[in-house]
Amino acid sequence: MKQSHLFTKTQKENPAGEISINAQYLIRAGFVDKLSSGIYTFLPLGLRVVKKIQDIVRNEMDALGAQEILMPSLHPKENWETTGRWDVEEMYKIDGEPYGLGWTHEEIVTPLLKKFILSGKDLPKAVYQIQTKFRNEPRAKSGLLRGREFVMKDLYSFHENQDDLDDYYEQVKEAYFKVYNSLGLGEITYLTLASGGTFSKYSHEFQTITNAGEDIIYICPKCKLATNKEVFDGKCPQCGSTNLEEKKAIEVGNIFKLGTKYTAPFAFNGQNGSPLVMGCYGIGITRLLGTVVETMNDTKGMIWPQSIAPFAIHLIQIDGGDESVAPKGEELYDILQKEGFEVLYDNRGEKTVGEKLNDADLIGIPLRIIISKKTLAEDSVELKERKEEKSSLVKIKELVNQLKENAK
RNA sequence: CGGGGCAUAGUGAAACGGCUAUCACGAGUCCUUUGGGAGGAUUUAUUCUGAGUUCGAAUCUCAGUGCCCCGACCA
Repeated sequence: MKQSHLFTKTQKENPAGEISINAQYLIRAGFVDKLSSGIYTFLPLGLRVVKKIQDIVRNEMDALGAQEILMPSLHPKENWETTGRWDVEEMYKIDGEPYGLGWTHEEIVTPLLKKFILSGKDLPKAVYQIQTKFRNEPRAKSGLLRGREFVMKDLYSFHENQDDLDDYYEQVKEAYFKVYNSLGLGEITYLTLASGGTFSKYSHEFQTITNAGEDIIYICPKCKLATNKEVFDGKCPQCGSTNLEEKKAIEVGNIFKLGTKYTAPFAFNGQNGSPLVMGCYGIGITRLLGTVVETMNDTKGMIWPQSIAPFAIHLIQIDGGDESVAPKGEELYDILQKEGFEVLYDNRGEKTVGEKLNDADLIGIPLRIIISKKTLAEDSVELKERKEEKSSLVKIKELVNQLKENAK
């Protein structure tokens, strides 16, 4: 994409009052626009990142044998009265209408699967969706980290017995870590014991260490297991160690063994007449995006990991008043695109060098390539990784090969 | 939902109760520039909404709304 074509602009100043880094950088760089507290528009650059995170999550869910569906956001009152959750404060309701906006989907997915799962042969089954959730948060905050409308992946599994659920639950746990590893968050994300399980004592959260987080967790350096403050009793529940590290963290995933909590009220029963056993598993897609920004940045801007960067390469043309540079830049842009690289091409002629380079640092694409009068004098371009200080010159004819080599 | 702070151009800020609401950035037009936010000319506002006090309100008062932060809450 040519940067001159991009309708968004960067801003030099931080938005007034925003403290959180993800809100500051994402707004300044034109990844998102804030409509209201906790309500954001995803702009072209931001949407590209959202889609990439979705794809990573989608691949892992498919690998679990889960099938993707898309459930509605408008939920009939009736479904929620069945489980007694119509009057919870999370639910936005449509004034005067028997509908609410979905903040989770047990009340929809349970009767849905009941329609189709007619015998034990159909079990186990798991479905998931990536969809917009609405939650009436008493206090939306911290940019994308806590919103009123946000994109979430929610997976639901149905089993004939507890053992089967237990098995699947472990598989999901692993899949989740694959997701965090893909985003470069694996090292700072901990499986965390938390409250909320209906059948078991704990649910599991996935908590990423960051000061922007809202939770306090206690990490056992030995077990690599963490415990949320809400259920913490002074020692590691696994090994009993009391030598634990207290950290602030943000919840980037949560998995639950729901048991029969929702299958029972909907009378979703197995062959033996008793309710099926159910699990649910969530990942906040847009929260994950905010978390990556919070954990990967410097004073100049964001630093995207390759896997979810809006573009792989930021090609910048600096013509220094020389009219021969721009055509060479165009040419290189075309070549790189044909070779399959995702390129953002800064072809803006009217910008100063400082503006272009500062914009590039702010936007945070992992690889920067500069083509200028200076580099062309050497038949070269300048390569610089966003996270590195130093740059290097590479001959233009060797560029594509070297990029392909680096990609391996 | 409790506490605190704030609300002026697209963004960030300034303006004692008193002149045509000022400046920077951005954006538009023209010209000069080009390796870390360059320079000149010119354009860019219903001061959040409503009521009140006053000869006169961006400024004071009341109410509402919204935003940020702390806390509570949080599948």
